[in-house]
Amino acid sequence: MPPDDPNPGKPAVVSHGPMADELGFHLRCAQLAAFKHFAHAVGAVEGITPGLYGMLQAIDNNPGLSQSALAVAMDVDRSSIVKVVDRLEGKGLIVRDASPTDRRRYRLHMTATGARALRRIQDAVIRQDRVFSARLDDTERATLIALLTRLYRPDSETPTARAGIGAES
Amino acid sequence: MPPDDPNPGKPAVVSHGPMADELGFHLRCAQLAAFKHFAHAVGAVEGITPGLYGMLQAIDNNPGLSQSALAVAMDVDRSSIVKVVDRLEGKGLIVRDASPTDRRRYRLHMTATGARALRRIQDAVIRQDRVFSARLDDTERATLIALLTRLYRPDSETPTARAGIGAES
DNA sequence: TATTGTTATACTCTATAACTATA
DNA sequence: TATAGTTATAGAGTATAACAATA
Repeated sequence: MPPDDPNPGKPAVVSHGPMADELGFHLRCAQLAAFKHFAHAVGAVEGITPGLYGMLQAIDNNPGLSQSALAVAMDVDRSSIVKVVDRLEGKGLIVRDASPTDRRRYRLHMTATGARALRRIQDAVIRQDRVFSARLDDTERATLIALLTRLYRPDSETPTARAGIGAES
Repeated sequence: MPPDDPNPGKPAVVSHGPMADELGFHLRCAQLAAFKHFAHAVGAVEGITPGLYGMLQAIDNNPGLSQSALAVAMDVDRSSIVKVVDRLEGKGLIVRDASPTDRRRYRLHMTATGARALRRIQDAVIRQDRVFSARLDDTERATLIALLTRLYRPDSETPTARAGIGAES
């Protein structure tokens, strides 16, 4: 993380020119701010990143999924998953469970410790997320989420109510 | 970049659970999608990333700024700037100009080549950005930018973009 | 003393390619 | 042949710590 603003008084120098009208620019700025807020409010306490948190949620909500499926879900290559799973397993949060039907495959599951940790982390994340978006009222926040969703999920059917669905195994 | 969706027909497996209500999650997804779109539409042609593009814009819009000022603007450490400036200078896009008043300092400037390249890249970026946000009409797009800006710039006085105003300058 | 640019080093994230053991 | 997991390797990107030159 870069140091806190070293010169709060001085002119902020930078004009952004035409980027002020580019959605991608604002998206990047907002995401960077969100990441930092997460790191400060959750990561510093729980030693976790948004990416790792997302993986835990994916495993928790889709128990037994394979590493390849997790890779697809996280939108990264299979090979990139290995070390992450190693780490989560090393922390005792998840386990690789050999599939009885396909001996090439592992089924990923939360451990009891992992499930407990995730609930704790999740509470922190949700609180942090509310603080981060405190400048928006509930309507604005919902609007923002809806607009963002349409950007990255063109087939989006207004997804708010998806929470709570298990892994439909 | 990960490979294209390997199983278009099969169920997408993953339920996101409580993350569906976390703004940070949607922010991350949207930003990732924007980054990929940029890489595909601009990066593949111009060999540039959103970060490098942002640096070029910062230098172009604030000619003569120091590397430290650029680091503050990009919100990274001074030391992280060095190699990037090396690369941009190596490509002939910018120059390190020794400051006559402070011999520790370089003033960063675009070269003629760099200025030309930036204009070309900028056109591509703006076009790409419009394609990426094509699912939103002008009002929605402006609303989205306004909401995002309020997230990362708490002092923001609702910049240009207001509901109903297109992106015209 | 503080600042500017720099180097050395390390860590994270991610990709590609090749390997293995299965299927 | 194709798939699941793995390893080796490489390249961004970024941080910290220390250093020289300069202020």
